[in-house]
Amino acid sequence: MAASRTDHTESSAALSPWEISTIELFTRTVNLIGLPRSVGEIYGLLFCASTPQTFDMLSERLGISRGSVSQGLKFLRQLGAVKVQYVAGSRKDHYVPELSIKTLVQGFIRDQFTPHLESGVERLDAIEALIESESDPALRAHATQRINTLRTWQGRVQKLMPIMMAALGGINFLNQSSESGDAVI
Amino acid sequence: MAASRTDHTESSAALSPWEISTIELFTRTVNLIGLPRSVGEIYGLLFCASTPQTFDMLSERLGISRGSVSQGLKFLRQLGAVKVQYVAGSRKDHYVPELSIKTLVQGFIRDQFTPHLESGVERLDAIEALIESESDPALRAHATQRINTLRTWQGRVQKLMPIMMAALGGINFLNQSSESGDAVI
DNA sequence: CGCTTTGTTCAAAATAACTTGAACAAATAC
DNA sequence: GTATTTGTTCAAGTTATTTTGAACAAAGCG
Repeated sequence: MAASRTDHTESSAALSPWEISTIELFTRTVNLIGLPRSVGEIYGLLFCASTPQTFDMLSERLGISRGSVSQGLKFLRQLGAVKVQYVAGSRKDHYVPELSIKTLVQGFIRDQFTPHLESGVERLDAIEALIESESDPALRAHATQRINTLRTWQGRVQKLMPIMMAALGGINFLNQSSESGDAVI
Repeated sequence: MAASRTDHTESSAALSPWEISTIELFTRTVNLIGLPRSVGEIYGLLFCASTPQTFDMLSERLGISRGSVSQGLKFLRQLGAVKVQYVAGSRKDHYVPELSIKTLVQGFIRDQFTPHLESGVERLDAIEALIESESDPALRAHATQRINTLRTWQGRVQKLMPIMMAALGGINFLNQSSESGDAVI
């Protein structure tokens, strides 16, 4: 529904069919990973655009509020998914998408996952302390066992991160390399 | 807030402090990956429990409705995150948690990600068809380039899955192996 | 300075997601 | 068969998230 309503504000170039479909692909994807639709719309439009887009263009072409655009861009900038490109003769910020999937995933993991993983360590310590007050030795042993399982999981997931990054970065452990489309690492 | 209200229905063993904290850890985690709190509560309680738990126990000890328990267990069973264990002398189903993180992640990816990845291929084909109707050759070239980027991403992510599985399964590419807690692969 | 452009914030409105509980089905016991 | 136990379904209610838009800063311009 990116460009569903007939544009009131003329001056905003309408989205072409392939752009609409591509943006929808992005909205589905970001929804899958728990991000708001507007974030997918914004990144999707920038991804499709052949020129840097301004704040106003995003709001008008997507038909979403300036508030949503501001928040969405803030989030995407933080992630490193969009970059500001200064354009001669314009005071406005112009945005371009980051096209390296490695960078995108890295930013997402850094901002959305790593903090939780790290706080998880503390939480496990806290739980282990609570287990001490269990009086029944058998139950206490069982609880300790479970917490150890969680620690193992925690370590596994942490080790996974660099492996994922390496795999996304084009270092192929197992297969032939492949590049196509934009020359992007 | 798993056991916040004072139990009306006595007969349901109250949750101990470490169980409450552990369940909260699970609710946070499942929330992070876009699953409902109740799913985290149910899996969390099963994870803590030293004996198989019934439908009723889950509803009563967690203080959530039978509807939520039914839906949550359905989801967890589908994923392979819980298993039914038949217990002598009881008609009720008894549930136990899957403790292998590899199995858990594998089920999650299979059910939640792979379908989207697969439909993505078709969607990209559909978008490529739409691009044909773009009249401007330069724009058409740009659009094609972008779709190729998406195909590259798609391939990268698909290749990532088996690598992740291998890494979680204890096959260590880079490091020494490590096992602790419950003996679980 | 005062005016305009550009972008942010945040409370309220709109939307989406989850939970509840009562009605329903299925299976066993009697 | 009928009653009881066990579990599912789904519409309605609740809660959580997202979007909006108007009020507010910040910075360049004249």
